[in-house]
Amino acid sequence: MKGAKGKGTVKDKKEVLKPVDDKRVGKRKAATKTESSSKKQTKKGKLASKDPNKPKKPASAFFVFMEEFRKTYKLENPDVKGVAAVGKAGGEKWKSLSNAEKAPYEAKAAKRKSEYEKVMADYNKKQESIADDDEEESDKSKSEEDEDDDDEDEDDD
DNA sequence: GGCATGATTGTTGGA
DNA sequence: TCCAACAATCATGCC
Repeated sequence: MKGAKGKGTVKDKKEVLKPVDDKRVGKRKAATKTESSSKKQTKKGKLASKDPNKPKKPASAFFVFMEEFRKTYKLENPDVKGVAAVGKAGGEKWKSLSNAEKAPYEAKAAKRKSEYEKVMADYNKKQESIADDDEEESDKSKSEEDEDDDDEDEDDD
């Protein structure tokens, strides 16, 4: 459906510009391309509805860098539209950065990671509690779940 | 109007 | 240990 539009154009360009730099990237790319539909569906459709409370993956150092890079890139290139161009430029820039320059982004990523681990631990706890309660008392678990939800909201904040 | 897609790298989780 | 999936972003295009 949507794939028929920019996919062909951009994809063509991308293949010409960058066939496959990394082995993993190429695989990821291929997987994303071929399973993009199911992946997206899983992501937005099933997964989202399945575990809406599941903590999202923490942003890697590269993504932290991209957050800032996008702003800068948009300011310097207001005519450039689309995330693909920004992603490409960001990737190249990221590679050109030295370890020292990447350090602050990695530090931020590490922070997010630790937070993610906490949230995940809590999330796993709740999952076990819910499963356990469900086996014993479904009615009782209901009220407990409600309380847990409240806690989650607070944690999220 | 709404949703999928495009690119990028890194990280995580599962098999 | 390896691989696949997913994380953010948003203009664009199709149905």
